[in-house]
Amino acid sequence: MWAVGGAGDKQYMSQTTSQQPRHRTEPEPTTDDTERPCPECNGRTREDPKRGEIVCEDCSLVVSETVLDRGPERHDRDDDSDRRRVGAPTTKRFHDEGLSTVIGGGDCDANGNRMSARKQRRMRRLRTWNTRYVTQNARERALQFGLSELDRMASALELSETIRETASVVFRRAHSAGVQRGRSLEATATAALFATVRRDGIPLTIEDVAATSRIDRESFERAYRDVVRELGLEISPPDPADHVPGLVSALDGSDALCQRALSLVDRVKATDYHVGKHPNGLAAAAVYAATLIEDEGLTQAEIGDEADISVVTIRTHYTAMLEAWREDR
DNA sequence: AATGGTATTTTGCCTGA
DNA sequence: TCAGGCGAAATACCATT
Repeated sequence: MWAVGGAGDKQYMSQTTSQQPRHRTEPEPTTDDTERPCPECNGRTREDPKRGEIVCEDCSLVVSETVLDRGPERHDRDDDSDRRRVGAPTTKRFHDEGLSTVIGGGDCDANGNRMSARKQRRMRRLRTWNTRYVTQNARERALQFGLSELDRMASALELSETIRETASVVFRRAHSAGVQRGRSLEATATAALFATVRRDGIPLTIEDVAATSRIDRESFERAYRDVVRELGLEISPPDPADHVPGLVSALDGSDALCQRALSLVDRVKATDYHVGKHPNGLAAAAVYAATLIEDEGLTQAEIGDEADISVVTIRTHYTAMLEAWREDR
């Protein structure tokens, strides 16, 4: 499958990029800008270090407002007294912001002397292991980040420990299958969580989960589809019955009411009436039909409010429930 | 006040270019 | 990826009990 080849690609990529030079050997002199003549009067320009501007000496035109030297500071100084800020500029392009150690290539030592064959072999081995360590670390960090994100969302949604465990496994599998390539880890983590939630029949909607995630809905749904497809998860469509117990308890309904509503949902499901309908709406309709049968006196509006469903929806569905009930007797 | 009926609008999903 | 078609749901309004 392409995902496996993809994972190989990634490793290859990391190896090649890490061999690119991470810092400039020759810092660009910052005096370049100051020696450019003024575009207005062609006069001499001068750098004002206090204000961080380049101004024209003749007409005082501010030629450039930002003088940012991103090169290593030490090269600009005559003395080497202050080395605190020496280092390559950081970048977000690499997982470690470009701060990891890279063992350079070549057969010479730091002084430019040729190394012995024995030493060259040792250096090659070191390079290999260093690369392995760095890439391995990157994977681990990504995983850790995703897992902590997963945990945060699970807490916000008050999900059980078992769900979190399962979601973590799903996330790890998705991650190693390469599903996350090209998208954010949050998306994969959210997708893994939602897939687990769905599979266990927990009545949470995409909105519920998306609300706790930092990512937008579109990439969430995309990631979700890919996770399900890549991992071959078998996810049954949302079941109205899953929504019933929570709804009944939120309305302070009796056990009998809950049982009645569940059996109504069951009957209706047998006729495929529920296909393509809001599971929540059907659950609400079932509860309403159940109150009529059990005489519990809940109104359409009460149930609708609690289920986040309009009364019209309840009306359109509950007759089907009652019919199923009549046939049952 | 709760419910039922209905016309209209909104919304979400699917499909084909 | 986008427009457009389509069914479902919401919204609005009125009638009935």
